[in-house]
Order: sequence, then structure tokens, then C-alpha cells
Amino acid sequence: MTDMARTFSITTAIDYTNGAPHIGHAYEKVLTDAIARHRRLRGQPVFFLTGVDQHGQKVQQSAQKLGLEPKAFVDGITAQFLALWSKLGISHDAWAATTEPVHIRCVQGMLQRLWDSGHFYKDKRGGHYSVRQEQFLTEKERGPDGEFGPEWGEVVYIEEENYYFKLAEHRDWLLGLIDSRSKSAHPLVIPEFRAAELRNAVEKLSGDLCISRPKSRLTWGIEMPFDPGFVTYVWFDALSNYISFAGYDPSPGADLSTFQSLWPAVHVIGKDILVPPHGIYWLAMLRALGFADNEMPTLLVHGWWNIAGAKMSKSLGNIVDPAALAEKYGPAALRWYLLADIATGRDADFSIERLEQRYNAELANNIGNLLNRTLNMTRRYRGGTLKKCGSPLAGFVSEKAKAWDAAMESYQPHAAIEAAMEIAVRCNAHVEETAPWKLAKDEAQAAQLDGVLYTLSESLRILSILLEPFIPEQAAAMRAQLNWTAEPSTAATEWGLLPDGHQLSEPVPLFPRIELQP
RNA sequence: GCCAGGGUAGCUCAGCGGUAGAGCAGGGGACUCAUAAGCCCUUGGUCGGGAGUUCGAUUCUCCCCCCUGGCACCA
Repeated sequence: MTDMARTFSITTAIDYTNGAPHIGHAYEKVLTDAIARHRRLRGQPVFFLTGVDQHGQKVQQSAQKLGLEPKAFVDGITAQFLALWSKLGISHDAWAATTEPVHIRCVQGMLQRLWDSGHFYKDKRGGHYSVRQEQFLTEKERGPDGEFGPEWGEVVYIEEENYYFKLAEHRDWLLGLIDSRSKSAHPLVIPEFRAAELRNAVEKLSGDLCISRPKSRLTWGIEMPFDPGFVTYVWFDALSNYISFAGYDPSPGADLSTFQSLWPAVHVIGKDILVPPHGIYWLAMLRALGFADNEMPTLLVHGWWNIAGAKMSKSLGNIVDPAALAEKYGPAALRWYLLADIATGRDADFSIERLEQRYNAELANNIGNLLNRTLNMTRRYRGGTLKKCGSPLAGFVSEKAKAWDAAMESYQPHAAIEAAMEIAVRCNAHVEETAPWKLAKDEAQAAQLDGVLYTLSESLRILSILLEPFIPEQAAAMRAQLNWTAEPSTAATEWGLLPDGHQLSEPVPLFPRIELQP
């Protein structure tokens, strides 16, 4: 059973500020937003954290190419992300930008603490280095002929000193953690098959993790507190955002009560960053800091949107721009599509046609039109005033509201949307079955007509709550037209809250149809 | 090479031992409160291929093929 008084903490991966946001970034945030909004409807306190990863070599290089300071460069990209989240109605409670002083202090404190407690060591290792690209090359970068390709320019073998995190010594503990939490009430990894994938990778784990770069190569990062000649590289910087922005203080003996009320979190991440960063590095880092097994987060791993069956990539030139889609179709159409057309954890194919179809069929034709016809009939036949009566649909609607709640609790928005849609479909059928326009012509059937109008209005009121996590703005607009001003909540999905004599407002088409290109 | 997910109607998917289902799209019809929406009816599939277990397989087992991901290896 969920502890409703306890804060529900949920985070997304933070996005790298080396390029504009694409549809995958948007999906992750919309998914997390829907989950967060559902918990708020339940009355549970929520801490929803998202943000941007602003440091690192690629940013440094991109800025250099444009003749900009790294900070100016990342500020520009960060603004694009923030503008998109605002447009899409992402309701995060906190914003993690890794150039923030609070983050830098926390990361340095963590590094110092782990250095002091012997989790790091300094070592000199050699490798093939591309002078042009300013990076070490891995074996993967070799071509079929065993040589590094011309795109790398001159490649030299050099040795470099760096700091390493003793990762390998956490291997057995991690295997045990995966095993003990798999199939438990609080799984470490969702969906379950991803846990198997993680376990597989952990079993083969060998070697430690390089966590630094000498300043001769990289200056755009957080300085190692015990060696000003180095900055920390990627992992301790980016992954730490989940706790640094939740108030974690790594100082020995610090008061962690606030942090502990916000931890552990559910991390919503893409399948590409489960192994190794979140599933291995992050968990080992937390353990090294002294986090207990029951303080390890849950990793909710979502799939990818492919484009016509192909992976989305810059080289294929098939990047889908969420800002342009939100501009053209509206945030609601985009959010609805992203939540309805993919099962959490799986991949799906992105299709504008399906976005248009789902919007027209479900939002415009089914829900929007139901609202419109209900308000119109009530106004025409009863001056907009409802008479409270019993309803043959009360049980059905309650059942669907329960299914919606269960689906959201298990992070399945597409299933929750389906449950909500069934209410609209059932109501539309109810209109046809009862034919209010015929009842209205017969004084003897007045009670039946009142019953139908109340059933439809009350169903719509409940439906507006069920839609809140997905399309909050339109859900609120529905309530406004129903003249129902109470705060939406799961508790208010109870049947029969519209009082006798309730006056509905004016009907205004809520979801104008998208005119499809012939 | 190893592990995992997927391959079911034009599209998106559900089913997972008893002679194939939903939504959308397509076709037909009745209605009129409504955003030319909604409702009813309907066309449509040798359930990736092959073998096996079974009275019976989309559903279980084995082999193979294709797509996706992870890990490893070669170079």
C-alpha cells in the first residue's frame, strides 16, 4: 500500500545542453508530468525534478565553434528546454541545472567525502587520442581494417593520469540488490525485463570508473576539490543532480531530514541510459556515500519513439521537433498522442497521421463533442439547469475511474487513457439509446430526460478529473464549461457530486477538429 | 557469440491451449442534441517460417528468419 502522506519524488533524466530538444526529450517529461499530476490528484505531496546537464566536452567544443563562452552557450540551449516545458505544461517543482552553485557545492562535497574515505584512487593509463577531436578513442572507433578512420585526424598514443572510482568492488552487492528487489513490491527496475538486462551487464562488470579529466583537456566542469588540476567528468556531475537538488548535504553529520523526506525517488529514464550509468554507476555511487539498500531509487525505463521504423538521429535527418508540433497542433494534441500511443517501457513509431487521427477521433469527436452536445441539450431543454437523479451509468463510471487509478499507479498512462475513453464512448452510446430529443417532445418523459442530462454531465465532470494528468488545461476548461469549480482530486471522482439545480455554463468547442490534408 | 523485447486485419495493438479480437481507417444504414460529430451494421488475417507435444496451438517445446536494445568479442 502506498504511504499517501509521504512525498512522492519523481525525476527525469537531465538533458544535455548540446542541442535543441527533440521528441524523445519531450516524451520523457510528459510521461513524468502525467505521473506526477496523478499523484497530486490523490492528494499526495509530490516532488518532481527535471533539468539540464550543462557541463562537459561537447558543450565546450560547441561553444568554442560558435566563439561563445560555455556558460553563454548552455544558457541559450537551456532557455529552449525551459520554453518547451512551459509550453507543454510540465509541472516540475524544481529545476536542476548543473551549473548552479548549490549543485557544484554538493558534488564537490561528495567527491571530497569519497576521496577521504578511500573510494577513489589516482592512476596513469594510456590510450589512443585524437588530437583533432580532443578525445580518447575506444576500440569501437576502429574501422574494419583495424585503423582509426580519417575523421579522427592524427591519432597518437598518450598516457594520462586520472582519478578512478572503485566501481568493481560494488559488483556483488549490486547483483544482490537486483535479485532481492526484482519481483518485490518495490522493484528496482521497471519493466522487469530491463532488470534482467541490467543483471547481465553487472555480471560482466570489470574495471573501475574514470571520473576526472585534466584541465589541459577539459575546463568546463566541476573542479575536483582535492586536486585543482582536474575537473570531474560526467557521472559525479550529472547523476548527482537527483540528490543535490533535493537538498542532499554530503558533509559528515549533516541534517538530512529534509532530503530524506524527498528520497528515494523514481527515476524516469530512457532505455539507453539504464546500463551502465543509472543501473550501475549511480547505484554504486549512492552506496559508496552510505545510502542503505532501501534508499536506492526505482528506475522506470521507457522506450523510444522511432521514425518510420528507424531510429531518430541527426545523421538520418529525421529529428522530430516537439516545439514545432506543439505550435502547430497545440500542447494537448501532442501530450495526448505521446501518452496514448506508446506502452511505457516499449518502443513506438512516431506518426503525425496517428497524432491527427487520435486527436480528431478521441478528443474532438468523442470527448469534445460529447461535452458540447450535453451542454447544448441541457441548455435547450432545461435552460442549463440539472436535476439530480440516479443513473444507470454510475457503477460503470466508478469502475473505469478505478481502472484509471490503477493504471496510473503502475505508470501506464496509455491504459489509463483507455479507461477514460471508455466513459466517453459509453456516454455517447447512452445519448443514442435514450434519444433526449425525443424525450423532450413528451412531457410525460420529463424525468427520464432529467436523468439522461444528469448522467452525462456527471460523467463529464468525473471524466474531466481523469483527463487532468494528460491534458490539464483542457480538463480545467471542461470543468469551467460544466461550471464545476472545485479543485480536481481522485476523491472527487465519486459519483453524484453535481448538486440538484446545478447550472451549467455555455458550450464552447473544446477541441477544434484538425482539418486533415487530403 | 550471449541475453532480452517485438514480429496477430491497411495502421496501432490486445489475446497467450479449445475452430481469431478491439480502436482507427474503408464500405453500408438509420437518426439529428452536437465540432458533417455520435450511433448501428459491415469488408478485412493461412496470428514471421518450419518441425514437435496434444484430441486440439496464435497460445507450450525446439530450430530458423526479420526488427530493436544490452553485454561481450574480433579487428
